[in-house]
Amino acid sequence: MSVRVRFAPSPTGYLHVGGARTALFNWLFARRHGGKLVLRIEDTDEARNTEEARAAILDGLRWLGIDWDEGPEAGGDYGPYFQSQRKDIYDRYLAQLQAADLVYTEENGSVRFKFTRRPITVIDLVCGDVTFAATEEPDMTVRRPDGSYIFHFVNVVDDIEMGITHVIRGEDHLSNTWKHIDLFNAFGKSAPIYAHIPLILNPSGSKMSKRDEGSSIESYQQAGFLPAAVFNYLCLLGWTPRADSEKLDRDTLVSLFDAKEIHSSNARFDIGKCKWLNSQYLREMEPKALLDASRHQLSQAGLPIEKASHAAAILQSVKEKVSLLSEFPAWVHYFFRDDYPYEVEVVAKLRAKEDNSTLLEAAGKALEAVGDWTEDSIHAAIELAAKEQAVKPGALMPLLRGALSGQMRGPGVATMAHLLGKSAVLNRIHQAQNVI
RNA sequence: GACCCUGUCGUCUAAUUGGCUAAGACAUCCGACUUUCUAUCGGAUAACUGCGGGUUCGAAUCCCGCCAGGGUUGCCA
Repeated sequence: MSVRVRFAPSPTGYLHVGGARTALFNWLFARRHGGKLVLRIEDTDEARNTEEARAAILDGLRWLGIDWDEGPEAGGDYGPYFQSQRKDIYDRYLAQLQAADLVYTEENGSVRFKFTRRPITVIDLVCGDVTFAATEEPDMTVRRPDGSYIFHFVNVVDDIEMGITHVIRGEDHLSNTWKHIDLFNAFGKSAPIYAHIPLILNPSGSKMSKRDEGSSIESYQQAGFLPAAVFNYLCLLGWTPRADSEKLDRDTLVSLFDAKEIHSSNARFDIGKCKWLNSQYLREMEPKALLDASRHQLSQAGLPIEKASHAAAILQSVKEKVSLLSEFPAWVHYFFRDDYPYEVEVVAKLRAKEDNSTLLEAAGKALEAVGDWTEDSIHAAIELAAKEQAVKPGALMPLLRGALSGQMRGPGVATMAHLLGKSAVLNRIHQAQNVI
């Protein structure tokens, strides 16, 4: 029997990391076993569902590169994939239970399912077999007086109808799984195989919820994380791929994935490690891809891109120094405008010695004489100027860096000057002399 | 309260399934290098494996008890 798994979000908010990782593990499992991933929208709670939330979830999944084989926009033979459009199916299933005398209607019109009240064992790839004693809870409501159905009921019916073979979901569902199994049995079906994955905890140690800072996938997008890095990091929360490195691409992760190796203990989200992983992905990006990924960040910071190849080269020059796309503007803004500010340390550096102005003057002259404006010739000119002034290049470089960028950090000075262009460099040196 | 899951450096995890001095990554700190850096290189700190018993020649690993954290206990999903 071929594998069929599903991700079944409720469109009541944005896609959050917990949900994203659940989707991810389902995706990994489906791809690993050559099965199908079904996306099912659980929108039975009309009061809380919104169209924006639905769109945000799809966008979030797409951003991460999690594609589904059946569901909204993909279609499939088991639709509709919105629970709000499946009412007649639920009615039919309820009738089946009514015929078997397994449900009863209360005075207010709600319908309850009679629990079997026998011990029930959940077969779980992650937690092992977990047996729940015969329940003493009141019978479960499956339909509200207004005719709408409750999660437990529709979830089971859809899993049956959609031929779901494995249910991979958060561990918060484990305690209720016996109810689902009771229903599967009532319909004369055997339950799927479960894998309850550990929860992602927030920094304070409780379940990461939609209200927690940094919980929505969209926020990672905005903060300048790369989807591949977030994808990779999410895999590492609750699962350790058996590989030498922790930085692993999608195909490798798929080939390595084994649901039985998922941990059963909760994991705390470590934004720092996620950033580190991001920096690793960043530094191996080609200049063009780097620019495309950063366009939004640059325009938000008011930095105009006039020539793509030039902008790409600028980003390339500092990509190993940043870990998030959103850090780029602070590192490169002076390349895009002439009214860049001087950091206080730069002003102090420039004014530190009387003859700094003379040094800059000399550097300016030497650079002015450069014909072929390449990094090598620029570098040579600076070294020559230093030599003529009887100082080490190390005395001149920081001054030029400060003059050209207003900052104490950045790419190599020659690289910086090359990217800036000759006339801008000469102008900026003059301006710096005025500061002194 | 009851039930379920889980406890290894600050964080995420390893430990050939009972066998060397409990390993790595991130973070932190220190040093080196460089014209700079949140870069790079090198090093260091850091876990009585939650606690207490037991089994064993030997326990992170098996057993019992306790404690702690998380989850569930809806006419939310």
